[in-house]
Amino acid sequence: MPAPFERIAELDRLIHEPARLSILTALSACRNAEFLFLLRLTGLSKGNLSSHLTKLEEAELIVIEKSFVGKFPSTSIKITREGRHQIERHWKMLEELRHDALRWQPES
Amino acid sequence: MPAPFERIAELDRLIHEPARLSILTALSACRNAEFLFLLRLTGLSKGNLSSHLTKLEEAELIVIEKSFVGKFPSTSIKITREGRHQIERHWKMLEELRHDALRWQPES
DNA sequence: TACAACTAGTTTGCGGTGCAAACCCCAGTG
DNA sequence: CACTGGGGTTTGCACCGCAAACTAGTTGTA
Repeated sequence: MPAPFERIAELDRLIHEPARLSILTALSACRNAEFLFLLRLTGLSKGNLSSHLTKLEEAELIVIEKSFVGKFPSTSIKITREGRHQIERHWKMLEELRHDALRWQPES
Repeated sequence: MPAPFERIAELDRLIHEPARLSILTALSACRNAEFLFLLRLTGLSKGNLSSHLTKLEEAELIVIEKSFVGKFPSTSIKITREGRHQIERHWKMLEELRHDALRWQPES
């Protein structure tokens, strides 16, 4: 059995990055959220949220849909099946790695 | 109670970064390790490991001690009390945030 | 009508970061 | 001497996250 530390170092930074970890985790709890709602939930700045969303969309972890509600634009964000799968997997991996690290012994 | 997502977005990147999370977690299991040992444990490249160690030393999370064993240089790395405290805290926070996120409900 | 202020975002500029490749110093070998 | 290998460090660069500036449409208000 390889040491868990190597696997920690290989964690996917696209998902691991705090801002995106926050966004994906929130979306996985909400299914579908509006830009302004996510803004409040994550505490990110508008510009920041916007650029992280663009990155997540390029990776096909979320889908962004722009529309108008009354006269104002409204951006609705959904997590994709793949996105849901990956964020879930990431959290489980963290849990597992932590667990393995606690039980790890040199020379084992 | 504030939503946990904001706190996820605020995670300290000095520690959260995969390579350093790996190094600190390994050191917290070993107390004290040599450069080459850490190199194997984490799977990082030499240059990479070296620069991350420098950053961790600047933050006073580890102490680096260079010496010679026989005729060869040997770099021994120890985690500081503060370092141990912070990595422990980080893992616990991740666990807690994950827990809170799973139980979070809109409008609660 | 002119214009300030607001909503809902996007784009830009830039300092900071992580990575691999190149480099350094010393010891041993042919 | 030239060359190889051990043990790291430094450099170069592409990428990244952030805040500030900007866009586009809307609502006062004078």
